[in-house]
Amino acid sequence: MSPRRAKAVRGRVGDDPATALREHHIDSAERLLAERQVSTLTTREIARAAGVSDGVLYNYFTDKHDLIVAALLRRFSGLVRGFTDGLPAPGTSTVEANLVAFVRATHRLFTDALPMVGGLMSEPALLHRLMHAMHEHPYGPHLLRQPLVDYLAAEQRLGRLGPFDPGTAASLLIGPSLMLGFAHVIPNSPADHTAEAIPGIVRTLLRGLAP
Amino acid sequence: MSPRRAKAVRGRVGDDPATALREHHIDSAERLLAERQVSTLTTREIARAAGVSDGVLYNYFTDKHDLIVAALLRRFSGLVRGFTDGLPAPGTSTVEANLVAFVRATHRLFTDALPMVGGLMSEPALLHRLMHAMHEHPYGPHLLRQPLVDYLAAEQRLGRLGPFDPGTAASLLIGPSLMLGFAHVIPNSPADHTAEAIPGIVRTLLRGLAP
Amino acid sequence: MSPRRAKAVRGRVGDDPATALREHHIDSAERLLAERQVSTLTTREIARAAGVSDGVLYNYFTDKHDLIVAALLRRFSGLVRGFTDGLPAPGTSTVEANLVAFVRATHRLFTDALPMVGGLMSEPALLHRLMHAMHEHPYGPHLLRQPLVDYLAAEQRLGRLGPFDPGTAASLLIGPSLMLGFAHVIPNSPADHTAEAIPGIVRTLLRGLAP
Amino acid sequence: MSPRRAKAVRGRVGDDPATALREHHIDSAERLLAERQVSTLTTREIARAAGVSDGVLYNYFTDKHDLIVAALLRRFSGLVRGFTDGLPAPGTSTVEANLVAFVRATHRLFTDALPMVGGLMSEPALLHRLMHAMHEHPYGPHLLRQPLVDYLAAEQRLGRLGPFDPGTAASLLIGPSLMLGFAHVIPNSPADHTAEAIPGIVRTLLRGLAP
DNA sequence: TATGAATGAGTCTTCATTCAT
DNA sequence: GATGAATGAAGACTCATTCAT
Repeated sequence: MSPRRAKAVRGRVGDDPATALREHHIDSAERLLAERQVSTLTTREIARAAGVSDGVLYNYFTDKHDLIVAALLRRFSGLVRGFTDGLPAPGTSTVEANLVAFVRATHRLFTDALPMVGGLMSEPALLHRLMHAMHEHPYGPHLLRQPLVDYLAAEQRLGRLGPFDPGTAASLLIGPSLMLGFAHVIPNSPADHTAEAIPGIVRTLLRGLAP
Repeated sequence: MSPRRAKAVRGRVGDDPATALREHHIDSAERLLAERQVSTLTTREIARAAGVSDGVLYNYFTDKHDLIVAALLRRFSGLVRGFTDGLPAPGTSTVEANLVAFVRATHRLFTDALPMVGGLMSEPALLHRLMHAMHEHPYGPHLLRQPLVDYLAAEQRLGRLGPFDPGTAASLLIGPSLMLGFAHVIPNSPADHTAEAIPGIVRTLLRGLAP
Repeated sequence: MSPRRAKAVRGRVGDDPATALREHHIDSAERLLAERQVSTLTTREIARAAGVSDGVLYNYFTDKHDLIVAALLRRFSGLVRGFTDGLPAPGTSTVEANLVAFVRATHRLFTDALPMVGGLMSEPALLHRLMHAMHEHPYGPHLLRQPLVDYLAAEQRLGRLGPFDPGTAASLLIGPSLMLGFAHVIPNSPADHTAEAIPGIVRTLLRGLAP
Repeated sequence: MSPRRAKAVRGRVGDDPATALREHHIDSAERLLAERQVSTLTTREIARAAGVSDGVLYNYFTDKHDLIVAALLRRFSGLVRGFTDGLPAPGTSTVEANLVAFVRATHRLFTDALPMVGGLMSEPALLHRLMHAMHEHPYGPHLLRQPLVDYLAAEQRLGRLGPFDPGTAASLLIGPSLMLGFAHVIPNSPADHTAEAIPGIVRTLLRGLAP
């Protein structure tokens, strides 16, 4: 007689039940994270959202932070996947249009991720554990930067861009995205523009500031 | 006739004691804010840091947020003053060196301010009161952006820069500063460079990416 | 499968545990209310009386007032039931004896309820919530007055009482009960008589003061 | 060089300063009591209202309750004086009109005093000390009852009232006043009438309920 | 004597975590 | 394994009272 399966995942098949419940918990927490600040989530809410009772959490995670870190990693991974998917390929369309697409995608990513990251800053212990976990996973922030660097280098090889350092140019494209993303989180932030400013930013960068 | 002097400000002169105590509290809180996240500060810690007992805070501030807002304003004011002081004037030196100076100053400001601002994201009520207070003080975020916009426009008039939109160019200079500033708060952030990258960024922006 | 039984209600049967716990809390609070002023009860005392630790209250009630209101309602309901049960019927015995019974019952009710009601005066917020809750329950104060008014009208129809206004006469019978009840709460109150004065009061009212 | 007089009573003459300040404190507290619940007064508020600083209270009163008791006594005394002043004399006007005047005065007194008394119920310690103090002063509640008893007896001697017991009749007149007074404090109280009911009450009592 | 800053016990409330069933 | 009741350590805030000046 195997022990009764957790109510919330009864019916799933193919996984061993322990793993299934762990995943189910992470799913629920991730869903909550999409709309709520990390620091406002209580273990009780997470349990309710997962459809299980208060204590189960501690059967699959050492503590609350353990679960939150897992959920954050999953959410980051989802956001990065969404980011990577629509990126343009070198040689297609025009460079300007492609860079606008890159910056838009970056901006969208930041807009989605900043609330989470912001919430993390007030929880140093959690942040530390998250960073530790990130090192053991392929979720580094280079996932965000590398595609742009690669794209820029490819276009250079195609002769569609000049001989600058791709990493430096990436900073010039990512930085404003971050700044614009901030405007969604901090009212009155230094960015008085919104995403509409992106095409102008790209064009200005392409031409340069020199006379 | 006088009550006993506040232990913590004994020795101060020139202020009336009530003001001195208020200031002393703000000082202590500001000092804590330089190294700690807003949301991790407890009234007890603030009291300990000020060298007084738990309840005193409420003799000078209506509540915890009132004190925190005062401390944040003071800290912002100090940071902005430090930022504004060293900015170069149009027509002096070279444009490139001046822009590097601008970006460095911005980067320093972000590095110092981000920990504070980050913590605020998880405290909407506090953030709201801070913004309200900022409107009554001359601490808007344009203090950061406007000097750069003005500088760029002035150099354009001097013929030392091309005919771009100054606001857009400001975003291209401030954005990377913000991104680099993030690297100090979030380890493994998308900025794998540090402040050393600034000269390259400025040079690349001046020349543009186009072939 | 079940969680551990609540220590305080172990042995009870028939209820689901959550309800049992809620009831147990209300019971304890009601018991405290019989001997203590509302406003002198602390959450800690209530918890101690219920045999649980400080925070449990908030698992079953949204806040302290929520529990107090529930306890007050239960106590009122008990008192009113005790009041209504022994009231005499029109046409039985003598009118004088019946009115004495009415006044005695009213006096007893006031004696029991006044300590509670008195304490409520200093807690407007609690009082407001109580009144709100009372509207959803059948515990209005007319429960006290209406039976007397009905009785008087019935005796008038039977010709055993004269042609006065029943509501006015009810005031003349309830008022002294209230006053006597006060004597139990406020020592040295304007009532230097006790319940023994009731028969005289009724007789005097029946005959009237006129020569 | 005599010590400097308290700011708030400087200019008063004729009293020794200590007594003057004590009286001044009591005055201020009494004024606050006219509009506020006892339990909501803080020593700080009382000091502010008296125009002196927080600590002085303890130079003239052993503690907060000592001051409050003094203020309550003074307020009671004022209310009773106002009550006694306008009472009608036996033999004047009609008995009915005079009794209505008595009941109105009583009702007014209760309406003014009940908020205070209500507030006291939640402070048993204070109430106890007040009662103790009342015994040493001529402020007993008989001040309220005795004039009515005397009036009734005098009218009996004049043949304008029948041969009832004056004390009992007093209860029948005071009781409804108290009940009506309650209606001002407890919403939905058993009194659905207001002061307008008084003439009817007096008339009904004069005639009696018997057929 | 007057001042008012300082004290600290006490209040309500929240919530991660444990553990008997 | 699952349950959810119990725990108790915080946290923000209040306020009567003390006491150095």
